[in-house]
Parts: sequence; structure tokens; C-alpha cells
Amino acid sequence: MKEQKIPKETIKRLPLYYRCLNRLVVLGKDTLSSTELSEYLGIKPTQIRKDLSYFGDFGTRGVGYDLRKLFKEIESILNLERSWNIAIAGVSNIGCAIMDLLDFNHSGFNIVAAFDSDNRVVGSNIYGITIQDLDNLKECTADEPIDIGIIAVDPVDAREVANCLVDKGVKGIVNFAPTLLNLPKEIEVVQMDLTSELGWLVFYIGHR
Amino acid sequence: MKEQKIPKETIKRLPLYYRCLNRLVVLGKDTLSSTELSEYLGIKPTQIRKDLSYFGDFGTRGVGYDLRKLFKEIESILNLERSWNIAIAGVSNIGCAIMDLLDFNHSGFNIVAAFDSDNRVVGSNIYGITIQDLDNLKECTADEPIDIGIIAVDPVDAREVANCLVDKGVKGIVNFAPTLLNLPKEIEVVQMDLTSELGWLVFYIGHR
DNA sequence: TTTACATTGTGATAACAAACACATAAATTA
DNA sequence: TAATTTATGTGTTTGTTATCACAATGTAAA
Ligand SMILES: NC(=O)c1ccc[n+]([C@@H]2O[C@H](COP(=O)([O-])OP(=O)(O)OC[C@H]3O[C@@H](n4cnc5c(N)ncnc54)[C@H](O)[C@@H]3O)[C@@H](O)[C@H]2O)c1
Ligand SMILES: NC(=O)c1ccc[n+]([C@@H]2O[C@H](COP(=O)([O-])OP(=O)(O)OC[C@H]3O[C@@H](n4cnc5c(N)ncnc54)[C@H](O)[C@@H]3O)[C@@H](O)[C@H]2O)c1
Repeated sequence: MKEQKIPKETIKRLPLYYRCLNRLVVLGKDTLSSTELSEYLGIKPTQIRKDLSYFGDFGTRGVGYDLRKLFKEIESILNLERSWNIAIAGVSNIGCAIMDLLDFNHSGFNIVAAFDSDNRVVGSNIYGITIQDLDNLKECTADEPIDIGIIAVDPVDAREVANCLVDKGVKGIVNFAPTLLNLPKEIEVVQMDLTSELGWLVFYIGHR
Repeated sequence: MKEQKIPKETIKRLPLYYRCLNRLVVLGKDTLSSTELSEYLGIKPTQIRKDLSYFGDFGTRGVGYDLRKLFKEIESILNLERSWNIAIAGVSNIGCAIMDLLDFNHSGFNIVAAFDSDNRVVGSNIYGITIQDLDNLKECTADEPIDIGIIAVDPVDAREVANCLVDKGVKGIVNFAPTLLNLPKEIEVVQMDLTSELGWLVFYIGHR
């Protein structure tokens, strides 16, 4: 291992390794080779080893990796040892699906607040979280800091909501609305955009 | 313009250009420079010009691009002139959100079938589509071919459903379940995976 | 018509990422 | 204990993508 700039693509693969390892731990496996992992993930073993080597020498030559140890290492690299507070804006289909997903997985991502502008849902309780009015987002002084905001509101409202979330101090945003957000560059933004994905998908499907 | 391999990253940006252009057309704009588009999208103007130049000379030097013409060109490149038939598997939160989104946008993506295994929803009608039992997916001889399948079922069922969809002849799959699909390589797969995205997001948020 | 200016298209270069070849080291076998 | 096998870690090479510099070409003003 050598100090070196770590490719973004490497970081993006780590969560895949992490989840796969997690499942194998649950299945009671002990040791794992890069070749075996590569068969599960469809990622070449040399790629996996190179990715891991940016962070340390986790394996044993001739043997492979200690599954639990490697899992813990990746957990630590990704900052998944601590838990992260999440606020959800827009508690309709997508918003509920996410509350469902994160609550069920108790994955270290805690939903600490949920907001909606629809009076019919404000005040109701989902998974132990009381849905607040969006104005509360603007004004509330949260007990716990919110680390990440997830936007699942109507596309026309996404930008305003994003700005509110940034004002509240979130460091990252996941945006399900097909709306480009113009945020300070220190805020990490993940755009989950079905229509765009379909767009490039049909390019490739059509060219065969 | 010259015959040349087109970067995948270029293809992935085209839908962003496409949507932005669409909005500007609606706003009644006529002409657009790469610099202006770059301000909307946060993509460098040279990048935009290079991307477009793989497909032809669409602009006029000193002037810019004819908005409508460029829009039509990109539509044609991405194969969005024709419409695409989509089947949805799993009509719960995510499935409904997608039916909602695609139905509302009438975007050239037509939902022609929807499947679920839950007897309580099978037979009910959403947006004019009757939810069918998953067994129907295995047996039905569809009137219209299904081009793309969207998977929004429970993670443990995703693989089986994916195989059914492939048997039915889909050329591409969008998978919302956090499950890796092992499909023939000629099937294009888009993995929409919130947990993985959160994984790499917190890496970067944590390292500041 | 000439000059100044705006904007595109592209070859060349730089930055980034993946793949490869092989040195290294542990385990197993003879 | 030597030879063989297995599997990691990494410097080098190859491939891909972004950026840059600038020639080409159009518009508008002098
Ligand atoms: N990325 C994807 O895969 C994908 C798929 C489907 C839909 N979407 C998008 O996700 C978003 C949510 O879709 P949906 O079907 O779950 O929701 P929806 O469109 O049914 O409703 C949006 C919800 O947000 C609330 N809302 C609207 N404005 C708000 C505001 N300013 N503050 C707080 N809450 C507000 C509404 O009251 C409603 O509950 C939409 O933008 C949609 O286009 C994305
Ligand atoms: N990518 C993301 O952003 C994201 C976010 C939230 C949830 N998810 C995932 O999306 C999927 C759907 O989540 P949800 O909350 O909409 O649904 P859900 O988990 O509430 O229910 C799944 C639906 O699929 C149906 N189903 C289950 N097995 C099926 C089968 N074999 N054939 C047909 N239908 C079947 C069920 O009857 C139910 O209607 C889950 O896998 C979830 O983990 C993804």
C-alpha cells in the first residue's frame, strides 16, 4: 500500500463489496478470495484487489481475505461505523418506499425527520416519525443535526427544498426528482433519475 | 465529425441535454450556445461540444445551436422518436411512483403491463393498467413485445423476476431492488440502488 | 469591405481508470 | 526441506475520458 489518490470509481464499488460481504458473513462463511468475490459481483479479481490495496493489505497471500475482518475494514473506510441522520422531504410513494427500506434494514441510516407540504399527511405518523410541515424544516432547530437530505417531492419544488436542506446544514443530498439542483460545490449530490437512465438505456438497446 | 467510438459517458449525458433542451423549447427559446447550456447543467461547454460533435455538426459558428433542431437530433440519437413498451414488476410504493411518473410525463415510455404476486392488488386497475399475477408474466403471450422491464419487487424475488422478464424478451432492465442480477451480457441492466449511493456519499461527506 | 467579435468543431494532450504481468508469500505435498 | 500450488499486492501498460488550444466560420459594426 502507498499513499495515493483514490479513484472515485473505486469508492463507488466499495458499497457493492460491502453488501456482498455482509451477506456472506450472514451465511457463515469465513474466508474469501478475490476470485470468488469476483464471481458474485461480475467485477474482475484484479480490480477488486487493486481497489482494496489503496487502503491497506487486508489479505493473506495463498489464502485470501478474512471475511469478517475485510467487512469491518470496508465499513470503517466508508464511514459506516457511525450512524447517519437523514431527513426525507416528500412522503408520498418514493418517500414511503425509502422510509420502509431504511427502517427495515436498520442500516446505520436513521430517518430523524420527514417533511411534506400536504396537510392531509402532516401530523401523521409513519415508522415512528411524525410528518412535519415543510415550514418546520425552515424554522426548526433540530435536536440532532441532519447529515443527509433525501428529496422526493414534486420536481417543481425540488430546488427550494434543496436550499432549505442546505440551510439546515446537510452535507449531502439524494435527489429523486428530475430536477437539476444548483448547490454549493461542497454539497455532494446524488441524482437518482429514472428518466435519464431510460434515455441512455434505449440508446444501447436500439443500436443492436 | 468523424466515425469514432462514442464514450459511454457521452451517451449518459445526452439525456440531461435532452431534458434541459425540452424545457427551454417549452419556454419559447430559439437559439442556444454551448456556454449557456453549460450554465444550466454545470457541464463544461467544451465537453458539451465534443459530445455533440460525435454525432454531427449541429451548430453554427458564431451563433450557437438551433434549439428545436438540436432537440430533434438528440431525440433521434437516443432512439426516443419511437415509443418503448415497459412492464413493471412489483406495484407497491416504487412501482406506483414509476407508473405515476411515466404516465404523467407521457414520455414515450408506455407501461403496457404490470405484475404483482399479492392477491390483494392483482386484478385492480391503476392508470388503466390491470395488475396481473406474476404467473401471467411466465405464461402470457403478450400482444405487444415488452422492450424494458422495471423491477420493484422484494429483493429476494428480484432475480427470479428478472429471469422471467428476459424470457419474455426484454432487452433492458431497470432494477430498484438491492440485488445483483446475473443476466446474459446482451441485456442492459441499470441498477438503481439507494443504499449503495448512500454508501459512497458518506465516504466523501466523512472525509472533510 | 475590412475589422472585431462570437462561437463552433477538433486534433493534441493530460488526467484518470482498468487490465496485465509478475514478484511475493503462505500453505500443502512429496 | 524442496517443489508445487494458491492467491495477494503492485509497477507498468493499455484504454478511456476530459480538457485545452486554436483553426474555422459565421455575424455585426466601422
Ligand atoms: N428517480 C426515480 O426513479 C423516480 C421514480 C418515480 C418518481 N420520481 C420522482 O420522485 C418524486 C416523488 O414522487 P412520488 O410519486 O413519490 O411523489 P408524488 O409526486 O406523488 O408527491 C410528491 C409528494 O411531495 C409532497 N410535496 C410537494 N411539494 C412539497 C414541498 N415543497 N415540501 C414538502 N413536500 C412536498 C407532496 O405533498 C407529495 O406528498 C417526484 O419528483 C417524481 O418525479 C423519481
Ligand atoms: N433504489 C431505491 O431507491 C429504492 C428505494 C426504496 C426501496 N427500494 C427497493 O425497491 C423494491 C420495492 O420496494 P417497495 O417499497 O416499492 O415495495 P415493497 O417492498 O413494499 O413490496 C414489494 C411489492 O412487490 C410485490 N412482489 C413481491 N414478490 C413479487 C414477485 N415475485 N412478483 C411480483 N410481485 C412481487 C409485493 O406484492 C409488493 O407489492 C424493494 O426491493 C426495495 O428494497 C429501492
